[in-house]
Amino acid sequence: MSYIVVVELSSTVEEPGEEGGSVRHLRRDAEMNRERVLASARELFAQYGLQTTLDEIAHHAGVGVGTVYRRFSSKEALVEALFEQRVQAIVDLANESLLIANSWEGFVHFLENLISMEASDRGLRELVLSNDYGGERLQALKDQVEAPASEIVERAKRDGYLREDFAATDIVVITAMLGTADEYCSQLVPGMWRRYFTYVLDGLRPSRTSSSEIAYRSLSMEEMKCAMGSWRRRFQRAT
Amino acid sequence: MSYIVVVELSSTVEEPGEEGGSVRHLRRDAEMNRERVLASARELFAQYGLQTTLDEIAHHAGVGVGTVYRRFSSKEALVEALFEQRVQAIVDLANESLLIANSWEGFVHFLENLISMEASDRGLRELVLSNDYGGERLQALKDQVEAPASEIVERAKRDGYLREDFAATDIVVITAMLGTADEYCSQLVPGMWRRYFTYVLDGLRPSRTSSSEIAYRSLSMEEMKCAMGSWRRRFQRAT
DNA sequence: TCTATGTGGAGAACTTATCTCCGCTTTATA
DNA sequence: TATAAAGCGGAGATAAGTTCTCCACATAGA
Repeated sequence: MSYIVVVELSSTVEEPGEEGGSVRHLRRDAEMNRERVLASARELFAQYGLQTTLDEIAHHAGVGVGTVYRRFSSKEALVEALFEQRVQAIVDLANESLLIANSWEGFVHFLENLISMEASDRGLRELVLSNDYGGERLQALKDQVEAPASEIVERAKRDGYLREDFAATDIVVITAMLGTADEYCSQLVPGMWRRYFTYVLDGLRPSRTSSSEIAYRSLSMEEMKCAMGSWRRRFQRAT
Repeated sequence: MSYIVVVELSSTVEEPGEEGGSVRHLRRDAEMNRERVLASARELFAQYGLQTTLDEIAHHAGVGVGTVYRRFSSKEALVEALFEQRVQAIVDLANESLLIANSWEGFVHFLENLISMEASDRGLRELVLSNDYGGERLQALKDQVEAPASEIVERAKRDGYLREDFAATDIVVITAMLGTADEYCSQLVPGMWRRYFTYVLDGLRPSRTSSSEIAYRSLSMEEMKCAMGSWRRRFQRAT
């Protein structure tokens, strides 16, 4: 359901003037604040997306903005530090899916986990689907998904599990679509993307004799109106 | 493919002080400018969404901002004037779809045309999917879609054309999903939503023996990267 | 105790919206 | 053609929001 990535970022400071490799540990209270900032950023970026301000992140972490900027030279730097491991996890997922013997199961494994990651983390979704954020290092990582993803698709098509007209690039769009679906409903029913994932997946088979069992109930009209009310409304107050 | 709604908005000015019904025509040049503003707003809202500024609309229309504000008291008023007829068109579409004898064809007719409208008009999509814009009158109009839409779904389910687990509220989410898909690709290949609509629709049948023929080719990897590059990037310059 | 290290958060600097105001221009009419 | 009423453009007032800096004060740790 949810995924956990242990982020282990350097808590040491490079001494710029001295000869190579010399590092110095942060003071204990400083180190704790740094971790609080990272946890806060992780949580708020995941919930509200990358437009979350560093003021909000600082406040949510219980520290001042200055403390954030002392540890991360800019917002961009914080984003990069935070998401590198998450993007790497996507690369790993693609390669790992290729090892599953049954090609349909491999395809589903990849797609389901990819969407699960992106649905539970709005910041990650924005990072993956756009080129606005993320420097060269993240871009290079993103490019590493292409080859295994193509092979996952070709393999499943070759075996007759996946409809012939499907292309690897469709994965990106389907990911975006289900991200939207989840963003729309998740405040009321977390994980609603699985409902629509079932529909889409049933549409990707060459043929089928029945419907897959659907995950999650549908929203009522009242709930839907509530979802509309909060759709894309700017995030108000992080506790 | 594309749809046309003739917008016929009052080009007269109410004389506030005088006894009821007295109206006065705009000067010819003023009338022309007013229409230019409406056309410009229609075009830019459709292409870039409701966050388009009135400065941009004015510039694109070849008039000053002052001229826009002289005719429409606020941005909200312009949006309301512009979209009332479009929302009414959705209500009409729902009722008209119920008149189609075959309930599956009625369902597809409704969904396809609804998504077509919303895909070709980002502003309309934002208006329909959120409650941020649009006053009471538009809200009341939107509510009129609910009853016929529910009947469209129930009818198709009753006849065994549509899978049992589908609900009327799913229409809203599917609309949002395909809107996203189109937003993602439309700069490169307009109408790409039809490709993903085929996948989704094939997933909504209780069962099927083959795949529907797919509309539109997939994007190449290069095109997809280009799409990522422009995804959600702020609109730059309206010619 | 003492100092290098760290802190908070006001506010500088910048951006981006909406909407107003006023000197000048144009239309319509007598 | 002369005149007044209507209309025009767009600079800029106003407000909100965001990134990032700075410095008087606090604290860990030798």
